[in-house]
Amino acid sequence: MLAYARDLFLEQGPEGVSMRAVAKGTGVTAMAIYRHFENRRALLQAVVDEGFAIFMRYLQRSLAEPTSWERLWHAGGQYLRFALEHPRDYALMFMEPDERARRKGPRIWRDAATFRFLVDRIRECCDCGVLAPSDPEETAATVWAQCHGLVSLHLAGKLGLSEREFRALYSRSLAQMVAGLGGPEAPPSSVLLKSTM
Amino acid sequence: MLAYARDLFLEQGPEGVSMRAVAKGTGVTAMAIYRHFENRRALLQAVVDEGFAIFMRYLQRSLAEPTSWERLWHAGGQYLRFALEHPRDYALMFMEPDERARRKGPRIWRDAATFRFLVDRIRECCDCGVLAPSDPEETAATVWAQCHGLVSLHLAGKLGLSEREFRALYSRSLAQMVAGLGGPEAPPSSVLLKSTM
DNA sequence: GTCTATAGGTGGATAGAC
DNA sequence: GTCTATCCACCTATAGAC
Repeated sequence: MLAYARDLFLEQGPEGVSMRAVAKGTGVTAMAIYRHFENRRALLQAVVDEGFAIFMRYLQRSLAEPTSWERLWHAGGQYLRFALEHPRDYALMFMEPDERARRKGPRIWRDAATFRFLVDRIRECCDCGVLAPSDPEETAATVWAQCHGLVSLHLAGKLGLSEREFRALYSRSLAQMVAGLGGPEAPPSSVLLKSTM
Repeated sequence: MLAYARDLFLEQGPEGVSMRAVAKGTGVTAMAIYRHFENRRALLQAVVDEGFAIFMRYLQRSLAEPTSWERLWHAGGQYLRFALEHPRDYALMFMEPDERARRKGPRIWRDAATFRFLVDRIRECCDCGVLAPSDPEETAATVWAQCHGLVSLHLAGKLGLSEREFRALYSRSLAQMVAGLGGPEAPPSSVLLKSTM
């Protein structure tokens, strides 16, 4: 059921995931689904949870990089890559106002594994002097906002750029931002301009 | 009709704007609405158009500022102000994937009056040396993305911050960004830290 | 311009039998 | 666990009277 719900979601977006459609695709009636998921929202939540698992795997590949700075930069690239390769997941995960935040309190996002990952990358950059000392959580929020702002405007079609143009903007824009965060040991421009995005 | 549709929207969001609800509230039948709006989408588009008009008025107040730099900074503050005072409008205007972009081509957003306003503010800052020379459209996109990223994550409850905390983050974050864009004549920190946000 | 009447379609959800 | 039957709310559309 969940697998088919995800197929539907990837093809048609959240609206495509209706109880009736999932029922038809899995050969049962719509009511049968309610034995496994409390309601449609719970079903969609299960779909989005898989998205987060995939996202986390993207981020973790950055740990293979040799320096703290390259790990941070690579993570930025992986963020973009996930968004472009899983735009439907991205939209549902980050662009939808979620009610969970209101039910489970304001900490769920800052406690999320994916956000902690970014905080850790920032922190280790501050520790070794490649970024100026700062509150890692605040800096992480700033960096996340920049990535998310670019990506979400692009995915919503509001920048009017081709994927190629957008990748260039994303790369330059992020480089500009971290330049503003730079510490005594500014990140090497060779890495910044490496077009791995 | 449009006025009541807007009331409904502001109270309950886009889902609250149903033909039946608007009909009941205006004392007519649902069918009557189709005389004035082709369908529900057109009605919602009219609602969102009013949002853009309001937004433009917010931005234009920045023109009263004396210097190009202060006009840009003030516009950033007005962006935040609009978002916090009209969160429903903001969400529908900027956080929703819109189909108009796909129908009307990739230029509609870059040609929009509100985006041109930002480009003009950037351009005059570059002209008088308070920002480093750059492609004003690209820099505008970068700045917009930062503002939008922060605002949309906050409105979606993903930062877990109170409004007070968020205003502080927004202000610092934006100051940091423009510091990275700084030209020979860097913006005075006194203006940057002025907590008009 | 608006009404009534009527239709066909989508969707979520409940109750109760098996 | 799954079924049928049933109800609800919604959007869209047509036709014709006032």
